[in-house]
Amino acid sequence: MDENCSCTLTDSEIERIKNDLPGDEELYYLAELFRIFGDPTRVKILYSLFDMELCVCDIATLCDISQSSASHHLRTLRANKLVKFRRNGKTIFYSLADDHVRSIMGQGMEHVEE
Amino acid sequence: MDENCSCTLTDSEIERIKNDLPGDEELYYLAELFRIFGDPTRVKILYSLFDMELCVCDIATLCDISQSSASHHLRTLRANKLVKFRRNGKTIFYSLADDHVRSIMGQGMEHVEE
DNA sequence: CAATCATATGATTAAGTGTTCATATGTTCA
DNA sequence: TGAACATATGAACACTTAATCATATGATTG
Repeated sequence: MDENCSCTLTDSEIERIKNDLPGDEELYYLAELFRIFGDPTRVKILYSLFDMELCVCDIATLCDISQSSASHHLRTLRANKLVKFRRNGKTIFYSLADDHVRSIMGQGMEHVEE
Repeated sequence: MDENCSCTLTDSEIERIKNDLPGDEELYYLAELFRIFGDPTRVKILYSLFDMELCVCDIATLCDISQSSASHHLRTLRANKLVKFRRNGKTIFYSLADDHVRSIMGQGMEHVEE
């Protein structure tokens, strides 16, 4: 049982499938993307931004979190290009980066709602 | 700055938007779903199952992980209904639970590939 | 039934993560 | 320029989590 079972696939089949898998780096980035979505506070933030831009303070109020917590999470979301922002005086407005974000949220919600 | 900033939204607007957000329980489950995808080993397992069923041993070999690690992850994936399984004698074959899983993986990959 | 194969589980440990508190940065306005 | 506001950042701590090792379960075969 140590390395190869005798269940089904031959070594050459294993090798072929292995080559078809996305590379480790690609998988790493994909996992990282999903990890960002994998926190209740962050998905809440993302939902609050679903169809409007909001300043940090309003996001914090809407999501029942501290300003600091909101800012930390927004930093994470920004670093992973899930949100973008623009400055207007003292205020910084955040919004979803693109429609992929909405799609991913939607697909996830569909799966959860079953 | 403690609770309400004077940026943009009024209290009543805040209240209205807040009511439109998904409930905390829903957000929790959604985040949990994404958290499962948020591990490189697990996405690799999911990709190995993208278009075929595989036994635990082959999954472990394909993903360069131990049998124990594979089993633990498959347990997690199973608990969250991302994979299903069937027994055939000693062997247990795993496969993706449904097309939502493929969709989510696909959407994520699109976002990563930009 | 005993041995073997395939998989599952429990405990332990090291690494990662979110929140909080305190403080810093940057902008506006008087 | 100084005060007030909006946001960002750093450090500390509690909590979670993935990998590993050892062992258990469950099924087949002789």
